[in-house]
Amino acid sequence: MSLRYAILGFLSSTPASGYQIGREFQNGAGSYWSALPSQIYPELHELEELGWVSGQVSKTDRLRRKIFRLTPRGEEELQKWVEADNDYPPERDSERLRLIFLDGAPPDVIRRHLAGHRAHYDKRLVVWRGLREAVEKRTLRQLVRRLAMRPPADHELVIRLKLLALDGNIRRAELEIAWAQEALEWLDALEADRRKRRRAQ
Amino acid sequence: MSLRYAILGFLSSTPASGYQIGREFQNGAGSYWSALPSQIYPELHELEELGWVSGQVSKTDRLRRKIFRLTPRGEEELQKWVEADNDYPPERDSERLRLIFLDGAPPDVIRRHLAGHRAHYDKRLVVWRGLREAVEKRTLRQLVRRLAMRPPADHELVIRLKLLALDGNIRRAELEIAWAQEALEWLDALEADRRKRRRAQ
DNA sequence: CTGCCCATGTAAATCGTTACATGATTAC
DNA sequence: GTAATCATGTAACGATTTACATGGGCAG
Repeated sequence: MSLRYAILGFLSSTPASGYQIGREFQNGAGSYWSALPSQIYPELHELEELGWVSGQVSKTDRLRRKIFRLTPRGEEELQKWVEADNDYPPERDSERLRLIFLDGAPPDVIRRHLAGHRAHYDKRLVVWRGLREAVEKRTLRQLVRRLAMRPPADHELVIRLKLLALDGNIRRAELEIAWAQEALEWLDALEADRRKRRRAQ
Repeated sequence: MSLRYAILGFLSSTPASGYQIGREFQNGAGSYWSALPSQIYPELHELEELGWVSGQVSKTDRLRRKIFRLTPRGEEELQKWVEADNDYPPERDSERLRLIFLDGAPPDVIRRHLAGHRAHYDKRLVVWRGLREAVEKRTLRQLVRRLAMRPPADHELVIRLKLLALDGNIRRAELEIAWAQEALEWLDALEADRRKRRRAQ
């Protein structure tokens, strides 16, 4: 169900076409939910049938884009969902799974995995930090649009919550990087020790 | 595809029935992958058809349990998967999604969400810490069985990798708790400040 | 006029959850 | 005997990914 509300959330800052939503929901982009166009277009149609969004093909535009916007009903439903208790997803971590079963593999393979882990979160970190800066400088498009449709008294909270969420993700990424780094160092020490012992025999 | 290998991994420490696998894969249990019996039983049958596991109904047992064990082929396939590069899943975080759209909600609702976040990871933390202790004391069943089928020279690595994975999860949980805690304190300060300003007017 | 990005979709397959069914064993 | 737990499944639904299809606009 979250995709539905991720779309509503996006549209609560600005009207947009399915294509624009698709770009934002591409993995690596700034949003907290990812989905492919093949999932987004049908969902938009369902939302339209529900009357939670309304779409109209722009006439001024040569590109036959269909721009969707939240209806009052959609806004209500979004708010209801947002305030509801969260269901945390079950644990599913394929990298951890690999790691604990790598106990029969050569150290270089373990090293490759840890380095890959670090590299993955290095990339994520760059994205999150970039977004954080864009929020602080008020250059993030989504944020600017959201602020524009709200009373100035709310601006601080809007920004603070965005920063809070981003900081959480930044700290997660930093943690994973530090963890992998320490693990790599431990692995190096372990191997040095083993080489020493082999020589000592 | 990961479920398949999570099952193979489990069976690489000890033969087991679908029911036993089901208990371990219950969320909250110690494994890094969760799944329900309705997914596990069919997967075991597919694995049997592939010849990666072989199951036989125990005759000494009054309960008609079917015990599965890895075949050599299954061991090979597991090792291949374990060593392969990991595909990290796309970002999907419904709690973050809620948080950034909570900017129109009353502070108490935000507080409830942050407290819920902390509570969730408090629970996870207890589980991970418990498992860590059980690994250190060598009382964890899965671990004992895995060690039993390996040369003593490998024991340290087996244990270290388990601890490494658990420490990662413990640190994740601690991070989420600290993050939520700090956010709650910030929220308290914000509200105190607002009350003060309102009085000052 | 060719290749790239914009733009919108459908169909099939895979993965995961929810709901339902059934029977045997064990503890009270 | 009856409730809880053991044990194994099937069917339907929902969510996600992969593959495929189509056509317009724009830059070189």
